[in-house]
Amino acid sequence: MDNKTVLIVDDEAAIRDMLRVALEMANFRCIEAKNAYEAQVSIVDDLPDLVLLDWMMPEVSGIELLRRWRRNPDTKKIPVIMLTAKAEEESLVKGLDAGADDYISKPFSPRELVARIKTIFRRVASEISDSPISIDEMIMDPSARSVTITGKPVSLGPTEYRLLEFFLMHQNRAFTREQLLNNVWGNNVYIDERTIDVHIRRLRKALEPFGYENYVQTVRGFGYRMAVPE
Amino acid sequence: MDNKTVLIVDDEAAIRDMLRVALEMANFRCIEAKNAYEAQVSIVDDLPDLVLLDWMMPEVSGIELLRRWRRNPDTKKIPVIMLTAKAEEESLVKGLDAGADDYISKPFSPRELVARIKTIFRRVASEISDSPISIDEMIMDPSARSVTITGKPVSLGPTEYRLLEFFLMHQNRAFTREQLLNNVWGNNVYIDERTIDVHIRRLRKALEPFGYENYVQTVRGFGYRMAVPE
DNA sequence: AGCTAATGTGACGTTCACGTGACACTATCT
DNA sequence: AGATAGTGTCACGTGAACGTCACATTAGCT
Repeated sequence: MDNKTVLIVDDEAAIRDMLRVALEMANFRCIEAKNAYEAQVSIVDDLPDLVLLDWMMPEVSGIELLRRWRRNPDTKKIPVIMLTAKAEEESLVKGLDAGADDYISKPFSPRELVARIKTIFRRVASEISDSPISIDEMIMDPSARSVTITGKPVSLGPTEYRLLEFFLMHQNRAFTREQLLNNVWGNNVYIDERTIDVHIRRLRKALEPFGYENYVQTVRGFGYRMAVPE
Repeated sequence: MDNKTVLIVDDEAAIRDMLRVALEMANFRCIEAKNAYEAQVSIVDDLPDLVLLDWMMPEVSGIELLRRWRRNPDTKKIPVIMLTAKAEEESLVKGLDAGADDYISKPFSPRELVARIKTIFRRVASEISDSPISIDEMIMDPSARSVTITGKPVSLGPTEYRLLEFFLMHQNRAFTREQLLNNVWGNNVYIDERTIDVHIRRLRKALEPFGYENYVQTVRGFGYRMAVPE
């Protein structure tokens, strides 16, 4: 990955080292910060392209840092991946709501880490450039507002289109119904969350004839996710 | 210079102001963008006739933007003039390689700037605007302001003609009514967006007798698109 | 296996976006 | 000046899209 800088924020040197090795293998440039203060300095001075942020830190917690960054226009758009221990799963929700783009739980697989980082970079790039997004044989071309599979057009209503667009921009990440409501419908919406199920159904139905059957997955007790192979 | 729109991309407000003054003196219409994001939005929404692009910008650099534009058919042909500081002369080569049409170094002479812009417009005008566009059996000859299908002339009002011309220049791209208003009618227009529907209707009606029935497509909840087979 | 909560699914009434023709007003031409 | 073509707005009709509900099905538990 050319020219991308990743800021690693974690108080344990061992973890930082592991992350740095994995990232440098994948050709990312790394900066490290061992506490909130260093992180704050680095994010304004170095403007990294992405931040790996440990959740549990002494003094100032990760979520506090994250909130602060999201409030500042200069750092608002920098993607943040949270590092959490298995046991902290409940704080995940808070983290995602605070604006984290993804999370990795420790212990992590280096390969997975790099894959997720790349996904996020792809997403960020495509948010700006509205270049076509493709998975397998499906191509979504935002500028044409069209979706095709093996060249054949997929018929989607406006809502299904936006839903699919959102899923494609955040592949392999699960969303609660509330999050979907906020991001696909718009923030001031008063509809029944179960309505989402129906639109999920309609989206699945539209993709089904093309053999895209297990892409929109339900995450029981949580929400939905768009899974894409490897 | 009548009707030409110039997009100014620079993060410094002072520079933008100077450029705007110079350009408006010469009767260009100006749009401004203070970062890569705004520039990207503007170039797809407003489709300016020319871009003045600052080289040194935080986040996404000018060269990155330029490369992206050159890859997209819709923006590929929009001429770009780079703004560079004296000290950055070496990056000139890269910029010209990436597809910049010209460059101006800061501090610039307003007179020189306008002169170069006019030169580029003259060149582009002779290169592009007169060459006939054809899809299937339809031929639009801009220099003659005529459209024929299998040799037979198509009767179009001025507005329908401009609408068709715009669609032909951006095939397979969907536009909102607002975008059509900005690009076909002109930017300072106060008419009802639904009026566009009527003109779409008139355009369709004019093409229909020739068997061109599904070319002007409606994109529900969004706008319209001119689709051309493969 | 049986139970329960969560999700899948088809149907239905309503709303809303778009298509379409008519009409009045304006600009342009003879 | 009168005629004609072009344009913007409106009113009405139609079909698509949406949200909700009722009921079927499934997953995950004990």
